[in-house]
Amino acid sequence: MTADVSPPARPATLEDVAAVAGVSRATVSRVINGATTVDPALRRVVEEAVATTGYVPNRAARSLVTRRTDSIALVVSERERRPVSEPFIGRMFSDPHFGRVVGGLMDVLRPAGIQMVLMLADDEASRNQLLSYLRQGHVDGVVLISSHADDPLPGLLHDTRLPAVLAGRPRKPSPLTYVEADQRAGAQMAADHLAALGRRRIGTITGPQDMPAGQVRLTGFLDALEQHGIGDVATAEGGFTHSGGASAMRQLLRERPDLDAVFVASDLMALGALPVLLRAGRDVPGDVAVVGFDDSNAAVACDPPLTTVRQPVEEMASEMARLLLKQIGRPGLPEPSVVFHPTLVRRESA
Amino acid sequence: MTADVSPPARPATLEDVAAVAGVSRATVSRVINGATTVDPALRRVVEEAVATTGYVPNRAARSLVTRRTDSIALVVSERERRPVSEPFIGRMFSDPHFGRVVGGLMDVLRPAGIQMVLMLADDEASRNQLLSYLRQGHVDGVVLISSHADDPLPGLLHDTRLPAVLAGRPRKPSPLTYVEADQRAGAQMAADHLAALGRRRIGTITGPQDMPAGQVRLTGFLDALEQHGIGDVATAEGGFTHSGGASAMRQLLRERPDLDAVFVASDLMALGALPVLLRAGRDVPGDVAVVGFDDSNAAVACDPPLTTVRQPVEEMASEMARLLLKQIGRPGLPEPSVVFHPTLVRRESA
DNA sequence: ATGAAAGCGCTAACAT
DNA sequence: ATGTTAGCGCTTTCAT
Repeated sequence: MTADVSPPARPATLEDVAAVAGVSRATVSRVINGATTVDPALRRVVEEAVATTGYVPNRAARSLVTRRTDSIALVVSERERRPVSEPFIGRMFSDPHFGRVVGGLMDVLRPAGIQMVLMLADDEASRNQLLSYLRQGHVDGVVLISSHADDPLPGLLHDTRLPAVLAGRPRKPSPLTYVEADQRAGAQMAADHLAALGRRRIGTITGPQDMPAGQVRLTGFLDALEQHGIGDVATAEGGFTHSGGASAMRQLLRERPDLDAVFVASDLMALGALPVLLRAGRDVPGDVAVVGFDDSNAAVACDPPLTTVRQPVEEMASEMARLLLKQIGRPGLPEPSVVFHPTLVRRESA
Repeated sequence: MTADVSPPARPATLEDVAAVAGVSRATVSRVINGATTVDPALRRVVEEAVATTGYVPNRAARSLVTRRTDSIALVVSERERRPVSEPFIGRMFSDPHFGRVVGGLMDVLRPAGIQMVLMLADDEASRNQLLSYLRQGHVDGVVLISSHADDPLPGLLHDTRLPAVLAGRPRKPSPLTYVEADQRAGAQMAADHLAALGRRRIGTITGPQDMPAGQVRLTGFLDALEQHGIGDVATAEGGFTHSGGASAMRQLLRERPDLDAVFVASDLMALGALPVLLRAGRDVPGDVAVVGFDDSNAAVACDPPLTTVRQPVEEMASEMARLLLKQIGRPGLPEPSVVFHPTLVRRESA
């Protein structure tokens, strides 16, 4: 494809291009950066020189002077892993949800030529390391995915004055822009649907109660059920994991064998709960109706396919990226947060 | 925590630290970089100055002169998504396997102070963009996770002369270092186990046959079975996805209703297959024995818990990071590849 | 519209 | 052991 007449031991620099094109470095720089004040003829010459030299700008040099990096950090903030013995788990990373977020971000970052640096904050030390990294301006902005409600990071992040967007509204009100789905409304949809189905002996498998999504989906569900006159709801915590969903389901079945419906606060947990139900001889949705949350692809793969509350995760992530880019474009002007509305996707499980 | 007597409009530079410490820039630089040729007394003075100024090195400036970036790229290479209409899916990203790899890499990269830049190559254009990015030396090395056998990236990567480590042996022999689990041996373990159980009417759900892992797990399994005198094996492709596993299972059941064992080439697919089996009235392992592959946490969450071929994914990823760091340390000397040996983890499904 | 020149913050000879 | 100095490759005034 490319003629390799002379193996370029040293990558071409602006200087090289300028020499080939017979212009000054400044002119080449202008062409590279799309300045309008360049003679069309010269521009063509420069462009050719760029092509023949195979020139690609050196980011470090550029960044040094522009103080921009064309990269953002994707910060995953997790609660400290309890036993040090335990190998790295990264609940977040192994959750398919994470992949959807990455995908949604990439969709807008890539066309913009912005790189994504993956960073993890899971204890005091890593948080400090992260902050000093951010403060030094190694990235232009940050997207924060936080897994726990009392995460100090949003506050600390705000102090850095760096453009930032949060996935989900932080518990402590914060001036930072966030993007979230209306969790409460979603939980309410699940409750309304179950009630409309005539189910009354209802249980729910919740997420961790130290996570906002875990809390709100539970309270939203209970409140909505109460409005339907249903009060005695069995709950079990499933930790937003697959196996947690399974054991929570077992617990629920033990406590309320007469259950006729269960709202599972994430599809991943529902994936764990469903087989438990089936193995316990319950027909779904005949005996027990099941509603999930997320509309992940697990929902379609389930047998029976899961009725679930859909969060447009990819679109939300893309929106985060867009908001971040905007903020980077005009610093100091925080973008308003945006709330997405979930929808109920009816499949076969309820 | 930190006294903000004077809001540092401009981050501290080496120069500032030097001024405070009353030494030259060079000395500060030496302290920062841990040179041994610094008077202990001066070192202390400098360290204090660093603390009071809140100095953090500017990577762009450093990188400009050292030509190192202290970052590596994690390149995810996927086959082009067929329909343009389809929203970004990123099979790789939503596969929990990906998260385990990220975790394993982080475990060694983070202590080393190396950042991880996430990059995606899923078509010609993005591949070119990626390559020019790499060629310009924006990262010190790359870890490549490739999802398809005929990926041109290993070759292209080698041309860049950049230190690189592949996840899995590439189909075309390549001088690049790779880390993999012995897929064939793993498949053989599954076959031996099933045969030892006395199962004879065997089926297998395979990964995509354009992926090395998909191919080798199939051929390894068939070959091993043949050695046990079992030849007529029903196969169905499950695409390494959850839902693919479910439909492949349905297909298998249709073709071979008398099946008494199935080897599923990934736990994720087994997760999809299991409920199909149960719903079809088969007891596992009573009627049908099931063996998975990976030993992901899905395997434990399954009901019944999955007997599966364990790949130490996290450790393998950590090893990749270590090998990459070594190569970056002494360029030109490729590290030997390493092959991990899988083990059979017996649980209840077979 | 184009060029000359000054630096961005750092490291690495080199000199002392 | 420490300081001096010359760049790394780029953008950006400021002249022209």
